[in-house]
Amino acid sequence: MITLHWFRRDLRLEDNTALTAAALASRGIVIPLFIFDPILIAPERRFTSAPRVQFLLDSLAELDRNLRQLDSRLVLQHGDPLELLPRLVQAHYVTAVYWNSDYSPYAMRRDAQVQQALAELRVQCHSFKDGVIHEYPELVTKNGTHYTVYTPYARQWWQRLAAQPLHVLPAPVLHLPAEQLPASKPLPTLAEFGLATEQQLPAGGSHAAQLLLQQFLDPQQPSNIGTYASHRDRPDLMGTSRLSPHFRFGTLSVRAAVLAAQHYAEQHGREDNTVELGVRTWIGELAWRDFYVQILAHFPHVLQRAFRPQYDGIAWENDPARFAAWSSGHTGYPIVDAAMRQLRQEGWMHNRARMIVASFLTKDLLIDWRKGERLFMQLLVDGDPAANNGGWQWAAGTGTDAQPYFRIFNPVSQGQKFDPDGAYVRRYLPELADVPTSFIHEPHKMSAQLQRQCRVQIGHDYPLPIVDHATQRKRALDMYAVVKQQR
DNA sequence: TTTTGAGTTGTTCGA
DNA sequence: GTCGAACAACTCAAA
Repeated sequence: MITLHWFRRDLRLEDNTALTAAALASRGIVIPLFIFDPILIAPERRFTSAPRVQFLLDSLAELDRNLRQLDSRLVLQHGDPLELLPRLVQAHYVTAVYWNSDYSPYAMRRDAQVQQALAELRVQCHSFKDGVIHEYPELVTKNGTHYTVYTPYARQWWQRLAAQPLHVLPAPVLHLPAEQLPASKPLPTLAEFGLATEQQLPAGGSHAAQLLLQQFLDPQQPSNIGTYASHRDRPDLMGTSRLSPHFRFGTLSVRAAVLAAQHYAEQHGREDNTVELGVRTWIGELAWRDFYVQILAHFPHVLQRAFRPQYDGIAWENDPARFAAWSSGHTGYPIVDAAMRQLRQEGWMHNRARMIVASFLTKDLLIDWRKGERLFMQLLVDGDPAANNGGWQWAAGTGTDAQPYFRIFNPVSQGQKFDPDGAYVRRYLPELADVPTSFIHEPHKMSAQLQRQCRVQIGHDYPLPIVDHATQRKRALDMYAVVKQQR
């Protein structure tokens, strides 16, 4: 008996549900396969991203190295899985195919087709829950419908987590030697996909993920999971785990991460209540992740339209010059510009900053949230359709959260509150390095003399605000009021 | 079926 | 500077 494990968003050997099942079923006679699907990687595709492909390539290289230590190797193929898998399965007498579930609309459609094609060849497919803690239909309302509000969803998410302790699986034992595996294509470069990036990207692979997790769970670190509840909103403090790309590609198991966090709370929570809160808050972010996965799976229209249909009636202004200024980090609002430049430099942005720039694009520039969603998907190394869409629809007020329409971020006060010393701004906007902290979030208010003193001319070295927040706030309120009348 | 309570992340204004 | 209230109305989930 020979099985095949199809790697997709689970690029690791430890605690990999489907891989372990494949190995158990065949006593380790497993073909480990990854397919470059041109539909997902073609540069012209809406959500394709050079940073993510680079992270993927790093992670695949490491996965191959780790497999070779088990006398196996990764089989790489390019093409349509629907054509490739049946061919491979027949050529190598594979008896069953294993994979971990992917809940995006494209993946669910693809997997259903693959399953049908293989069933015609009398080959069984086995899919497993792996990338989330709880999946639909594990969490449904009393009426059996899926949740659309986070809080009741989260209540049940936690209850179920408490009722069913998590377990992690060791890396499987593999017994199909490398030389007996199907032929493999060499690992491609980014350029071979017609992509390029100059970003200083986070390192891919499960080893890098382990290092990040260790750091985040190190009590000696000034910002770690124990301080997460208060530090997570501070882009200047690096108070988050930065594990998002690893959850995106499965180079870290969510179960292992939650277990490690719970263990930390047991070790260090007794003497310090804030630790307990930090751990709970951090694990709660993974509940949000599950929530949005579930929303996208059952309301796939959110990728095209507002979750709430009445918000499709908003007449966005979509001024191209304003979009360009936002996109390149030249709006004249330092916290917004610092965040957008962080995104362009690092392929990553702090979560608080994501909310600020999203609020600014939609409520201050009156630009369609989908334009921001798309840019994020192109530049973010952690870009995930479910979480990214959920975040943008939340910021635009079109999503699952029935948030008050008047909840509009003030980019100056957000900066003062969450980057109080201006350290985040100065890190990404060197032209403002010498601006006094009292002016760092509104440098245009400095006198000409003060500007000379701190060697920056606002309007020349750094832009004046491209819009007036108070004015735009009122216009946004009007814009959303139109939605109310249409109801 | 009806009722009730509640809803991630905020801002502004006036006392 | 600090604090509390106002900013609306609606939908969801559960009792």
